[in-house]
Amino acid sequence: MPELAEVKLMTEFFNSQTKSKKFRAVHKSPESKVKTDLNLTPTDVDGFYVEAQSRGKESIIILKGVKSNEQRTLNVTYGMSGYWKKVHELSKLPDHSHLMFEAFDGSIMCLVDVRRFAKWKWVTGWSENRGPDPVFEFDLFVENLKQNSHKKIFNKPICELLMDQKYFNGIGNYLRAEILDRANVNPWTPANVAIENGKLLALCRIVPAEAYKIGGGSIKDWKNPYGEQKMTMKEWLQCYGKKESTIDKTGRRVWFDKKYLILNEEK
DNA sequence: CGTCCACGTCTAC
DNA sequence: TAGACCTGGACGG
Repeated sequence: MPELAEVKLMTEFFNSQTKSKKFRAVHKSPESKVKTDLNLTPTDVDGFYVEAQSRGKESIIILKGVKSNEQRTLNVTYGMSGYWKKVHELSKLPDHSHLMFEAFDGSIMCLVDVRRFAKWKWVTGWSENRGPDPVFEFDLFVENLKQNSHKKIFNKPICELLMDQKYFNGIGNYLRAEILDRANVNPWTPANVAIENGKLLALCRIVPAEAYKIGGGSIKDWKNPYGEQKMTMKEWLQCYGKKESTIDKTGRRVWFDKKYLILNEEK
């Protein structure tokens, strides 16, 4: 579920709920199969502070010892259904909470994830197999494409490459549909040709930024920290779930305008 | 009841 | 390029 906009919103929500708060431990649910050793938090007796950042569909949470200089970084991805929720006590732990940050005041930040596709691990930096953030690192994002566009993988249709997190970190199924639709680009145009279209690249920044602005998609049970949404995601979407669709080579459904139907049949 | 579908990766023939 | 990993909501009989 969460794409660039939702991951960004979630890290902001995480920070708003944890700023200046002291944490004592991190736990996982018994059902979770993630093997990461969560005892490796800073060892301060006074606990640690936390701060989240996002880059595309990936987030990191930095844990800093309250008095020491100890620091550790946890990388968190959200799969299809992960989101953060804060509760005031253990007895209020939501169903499907799988990663829990326990504060000294008894409150808990929970990674709620019905499908359990979310993952976490200790890291020293952002994943190397993911590119720059198209919204918050736009120039690096463009540079990364230009430097790699000679590669064979750029012969693939743009609709397939748009889902490749090495080049389009944060773009998922609804964003690719909206970007291609607004760019007026045939989804089966070879990627190296399509990215010559400056409009397409500009939309890789504009479209997720808009999704962010309206408060992101409908994550079940997750409330946008910016309060009442002026527009729902359903109203905002122009293509995804509304126009034509077919299954792409990776098994995902691609949404596109009917004017590309014929060309799609020929491929 | 059953079958299909979902805003995402992973790894194994 | 299948499947595997998961739960639950929508919808059909």
